[in-house]
Amino acid sequence: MRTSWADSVANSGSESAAAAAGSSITGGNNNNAPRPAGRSSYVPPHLRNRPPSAEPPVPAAAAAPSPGFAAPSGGSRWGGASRDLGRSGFGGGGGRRGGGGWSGGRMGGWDRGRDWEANPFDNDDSGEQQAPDEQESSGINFDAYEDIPVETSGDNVPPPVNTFADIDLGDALNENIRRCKYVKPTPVQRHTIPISLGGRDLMACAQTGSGKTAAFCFPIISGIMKGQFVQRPRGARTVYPLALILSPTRELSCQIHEEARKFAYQTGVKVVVAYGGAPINQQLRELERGVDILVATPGRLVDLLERARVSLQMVKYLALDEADRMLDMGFEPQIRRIVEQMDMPPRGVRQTMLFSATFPKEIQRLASDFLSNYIFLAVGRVGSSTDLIVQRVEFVHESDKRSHLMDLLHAQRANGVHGKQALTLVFVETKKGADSLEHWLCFNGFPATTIHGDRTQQEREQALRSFKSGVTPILVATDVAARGLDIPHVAHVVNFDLPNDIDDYVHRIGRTGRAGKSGLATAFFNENNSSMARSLSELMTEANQEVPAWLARYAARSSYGGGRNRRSGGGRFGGRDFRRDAPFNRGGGSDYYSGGNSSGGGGYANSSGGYGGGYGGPGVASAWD
DNA sequence: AAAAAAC
Repeated sequence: MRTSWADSVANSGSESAAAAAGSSITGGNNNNAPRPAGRSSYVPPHLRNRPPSAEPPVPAAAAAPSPGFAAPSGGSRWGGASRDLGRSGFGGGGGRRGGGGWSGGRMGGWDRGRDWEANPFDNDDSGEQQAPDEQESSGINFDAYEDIPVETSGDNVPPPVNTFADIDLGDALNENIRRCKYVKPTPVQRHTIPISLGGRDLMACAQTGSGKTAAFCFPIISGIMKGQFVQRPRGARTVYPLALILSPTRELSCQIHEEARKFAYQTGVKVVVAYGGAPINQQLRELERGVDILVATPGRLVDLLERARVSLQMVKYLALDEADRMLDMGFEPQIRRIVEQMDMPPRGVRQTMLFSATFPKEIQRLASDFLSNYIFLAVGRVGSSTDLIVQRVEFVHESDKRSHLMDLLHAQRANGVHGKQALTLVFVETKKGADSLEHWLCFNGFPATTIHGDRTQQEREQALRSFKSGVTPILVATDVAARGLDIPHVAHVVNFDLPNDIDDYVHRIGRTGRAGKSGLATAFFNENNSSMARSLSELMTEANQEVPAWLARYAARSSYGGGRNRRSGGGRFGGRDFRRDAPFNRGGGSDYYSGGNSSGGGGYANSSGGYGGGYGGPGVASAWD
């Protein structure tokens, strides 16, 4: 049985330490070089979380100046074509930057001491041990991932892999995968990793919480480790990341950074995050220490680019998380500027990967500007077939919303484990509305806090921490928290105010039922939301949810609303490849179908999984148009 | 119309 959410939260980090303590080395087949005796993933407790040495690491060229040395081997972690040589410490050391070198410990203890890499798996200070529960420990319920439908289209789609061992990601990365307790790849990882390792561009529809971050981080990290990059230029204080990961909110960028750091631990690949609302100087210092993968929000990145503290000239990998949001009206100009009007290599030269749970066709069209002969991948929603998220819609007049919410919270408190309030995320429309509801809840004895764009970054991060830890188990949020945030153990998402776009609804309810666990989503609907009736009832029907008769009546007499798109795709998927809609309608110059081996007129190459199962049937065709 | 994102 599961322990209570609060206990799980409190202990979620403790197993990592045990994992890190294990010294067994999993079978890597890509490296025959003997491991130095000193190499061990174990870090004694008294050394854990030791702050990095005050002395900055020796920058690459300073460590081994090689004027004019621009041989391809310069920047490779492997020191050139021969990995064995590289691992043994030979191979044109000119490219090595600070950050611990190739695989951490290569140089023995003294090197580690100079630039000690904090163990990201060791952020648990409770010291308590949790009863081992394998399902719980990785945070992912793998059983829920069986039989998820997957659809791919594009030229020459590489076949999916079934295990991490099927792919040569390298010893260090494999070790981190083990520490993360990822026993096997999730569907999005099974498909994405070979595509990405194959150097292909990708547009992927997959719910966050389905292992998306790892799906794009693993190939990037592996590629940087194995890649042979020319010596990066060393302009005054300008840094040249090899990979750029953009996301629409600061908190999401932080989250991606934290995850990526785990995956990159002791690989020598340096991950840095930059976002607004936080002091820039600290971020600048981090950047100066060297950066391979830069995770950023657009505004701060533009600032850094204008200050010439960052150059995108060497970017080999570009990943946009929540890509449909990044390309909507508010963000598109900024993203275009970063991707097309700075010094980033053009599409086809860099490798571009776009991810989101939803991908409206208009946005796909915009996005295709950034991609070259890409593969489209749609992974069915986790829970779509097993109904892990129970969706309810209740008719609540505007004036009754607060008391109705209170009723829900009261009922929930009564059911709470150990008398604790289960985590409840309440979405409202406006920032003012968020503040006012938070005050009202607190006034009425419900421990609540709020997150929205009018709060300081400190307040936002504090609110998130306090919610995650259960100190304030009610979080009132605007759409800033709608996307991507991985908050374990959210039992209930309440759409106090429904959004105006069905895709936003999809992202919001996706904050519960994470990683294959179950969840509840309640929406307050009234006459103000009539434009949502149709798309909402369709979505619920597709997800095998009970649609109240009154909502069906609303839907029947209302026109299509729910935002820019009727639905961005079929029920099981967050979207469908827009190239398949009118494949012969587009003008020349398109690189969508570069001829050759595309297996059908539409470039449709591969499809697998449960079309017959559960639901859909005759209704599918219409939903797919 | 609102939200997000730089100083």
